[in-house]
Amino acid sequence: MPELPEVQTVIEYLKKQVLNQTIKDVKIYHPKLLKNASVQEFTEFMVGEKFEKLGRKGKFLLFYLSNNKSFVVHLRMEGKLFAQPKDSQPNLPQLLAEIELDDYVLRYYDTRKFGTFEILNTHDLTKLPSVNKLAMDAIDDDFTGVYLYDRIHHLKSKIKNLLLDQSIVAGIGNIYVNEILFDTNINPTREANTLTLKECNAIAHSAKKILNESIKHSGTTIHTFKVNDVQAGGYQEFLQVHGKRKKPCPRCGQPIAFTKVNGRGTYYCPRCQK
DNA sequence: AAGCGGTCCTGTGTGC
DNA sequence: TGCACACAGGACCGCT
Repeated sequence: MPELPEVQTVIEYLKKQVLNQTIKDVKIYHPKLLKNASVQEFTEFMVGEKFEKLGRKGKFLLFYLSNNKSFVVHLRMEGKLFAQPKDSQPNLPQLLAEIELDDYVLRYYDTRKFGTFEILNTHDLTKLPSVNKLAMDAIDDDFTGVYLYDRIHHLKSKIKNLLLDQSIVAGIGNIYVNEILFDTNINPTREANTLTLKECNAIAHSAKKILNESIKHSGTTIHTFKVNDVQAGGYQEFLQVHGKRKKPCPRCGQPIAFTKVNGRGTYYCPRCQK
């Protein structure tokens, strides 16, 4: 669930608590969380290091540690990373990992256990395949209509699927792709080779507008997105079509349609989006 | 190469 | 009421 704005919100919040904190201890309650290390390897890698810098690429959270090490987290659908007081009670059934710091314990919760932790012995994250295969962020200046057109105009895939492909543009998930395609009047099932450069320009522009606006409002709350137990996600109020099945289209009043595109819930206005 | 379907998970919602 | 099942979806894998 968390997409670029939600991950950005989490990173901004964590910066205030974990920067310059030293890792005292690590507890892993669900070893499958670790994508490229055993529990022992992970613990030895982490303990004693300090959080020097935090960042984000696409939907990945990037933690730059001392000694040129990196720690990379992906929340997938339900992952939550909270810096909580050391004496606080964790929500045990969902607790998959704890990273004990000087003043906080960084707790990872994930009901569906889809999230991942990765470690890397350098700050050069291009060395990590999962991060290296990402394209630029959708809010980057170099995500332009010309770039998008070049990447997709020869493809037959539906435009919605391509905007969800993180190797074409990073950070867009199912909620925002529905919003972006509504905003640009483009039907989610349009084949990419029918899109004009003008439409690609509109998509790039709209993606930046919608994602930046959502970041301003601390992301979107759908189901369970929270930051430190406080409901985040003011952008929820601004969603035009996502989750609005049968509600009137904000532009023309026609009921919003719901269908599946590649298995993903897809909301759109059949009259506006051609 | 491109594109599609299955898989990982479990809490929630729906229908009989 | 209680049960069974569909659904939610990001990334990855394997097949065509």
